[in-house]
Amino acid sequence: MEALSGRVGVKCGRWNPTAEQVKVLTELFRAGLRTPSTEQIQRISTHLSAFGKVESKNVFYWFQNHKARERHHHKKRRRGASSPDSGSGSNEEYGRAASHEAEADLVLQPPESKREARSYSHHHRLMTCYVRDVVEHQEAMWERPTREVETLELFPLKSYDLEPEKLRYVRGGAGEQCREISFFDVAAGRDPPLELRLCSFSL
Amino acid sequence: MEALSGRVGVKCGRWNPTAEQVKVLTELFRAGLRTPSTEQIQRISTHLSAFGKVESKNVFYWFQNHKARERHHHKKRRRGASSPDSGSGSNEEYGRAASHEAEADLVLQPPESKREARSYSHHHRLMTCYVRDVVEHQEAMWERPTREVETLELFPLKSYDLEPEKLRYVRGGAGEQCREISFFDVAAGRDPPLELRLCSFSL
DNA sequence: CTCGTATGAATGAACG
DNA sequence: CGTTCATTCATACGAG
Repeated sequence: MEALSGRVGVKCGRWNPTAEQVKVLTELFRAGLRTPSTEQIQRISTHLSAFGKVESKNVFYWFQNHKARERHHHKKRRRGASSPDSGSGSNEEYGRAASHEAEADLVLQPPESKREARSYSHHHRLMTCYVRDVVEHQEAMWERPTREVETLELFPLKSYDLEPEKLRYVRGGAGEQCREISFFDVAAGRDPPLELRLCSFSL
Repeated sequence: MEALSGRVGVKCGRWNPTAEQVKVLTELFRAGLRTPSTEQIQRISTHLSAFGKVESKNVFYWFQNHKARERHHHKKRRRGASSPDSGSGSNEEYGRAASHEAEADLVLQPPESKREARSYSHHHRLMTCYVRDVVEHQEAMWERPTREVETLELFPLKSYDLEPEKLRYVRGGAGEQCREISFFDVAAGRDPPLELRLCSFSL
């Protein structure tokens, strides 16, 4: 059904990323960026600000949510226990097929004169500068797509310090928490029963 | 909207503090309590239990998180101010700010026994008094011993050296909308050596 | 208008 | 302690 939600509600109550912003973020995510540092967040938000209002925290949350959601949606295989979940499937793989309309042109499109006539002006330049800046300052996460403003080829993504082994999910908790545990009774005498390590981070 | 009753689901999976509990915790935090000792945590949780299920670890984590987040958030000096923008509210740095009510009614309200009908009983009255006292006295309460626990051990805590300069939320409730970039800026943090002591409590 | 779904925002719980 | 994970709450939007 819903493919992507363009930024329509232009309301300011909550950040509503524009298609361009989402696109950039998605690209970065695909490139392997999972937990941007403060500086990266800053740069990214600065970059995205060319497409509309954005705050650093928005970028932060975006990555947090995206990562969490991807994983959450991905874990659904539980020992072929049938589970005829009466109901419709409604299980969309979130991690693979991009959830959104693949890539579209990143051609800056004028702010659909909805009712919010923002002044989009020299974004192209800004973006370019931004990218270059990032490349210079950071460990070059992506190449310098100095012209992605027109077509934006997927960020080639160079080989940077991407740690495939960064995930860890250690927790044996199985619900059951309505108890009267006192302070660190559990925390202290807890022994990691299992340690699932998800590796294999291909991109 | 909500206006009150922060918690809703009330499932058992995770502690969902009630408005009253949050209120108390916030007060304590504002009073300068940052890293409660084990006993303090114990006392606090005991008191909070009157408002709903709470474990010591919850209190512990609450302070941990609150402190960490409070610190993490720091108004970053703007630079350039090129985003005039608009706003429309909703922008306080994270932390939990404007989303909540300003004050909860002091009237203890039994947590609509969802299915977690704990023993809420005689505590109600006591806590009601306690809350009112806290609210009325505001932080003055923790300023000095003022008075011992003769009334009803509402929350008689003694403070020794309460740094007059505690914290100053930056999320001013005033304007400040759609600022600019301002994410978590690890600012400097301090460690006001305070020692709030909660003495006596019979509940 | 109500409901379901997508997702931004918040924060409890832990990990290292 | 700072940072990250996981869960929950709130909101926007399109369908019915």
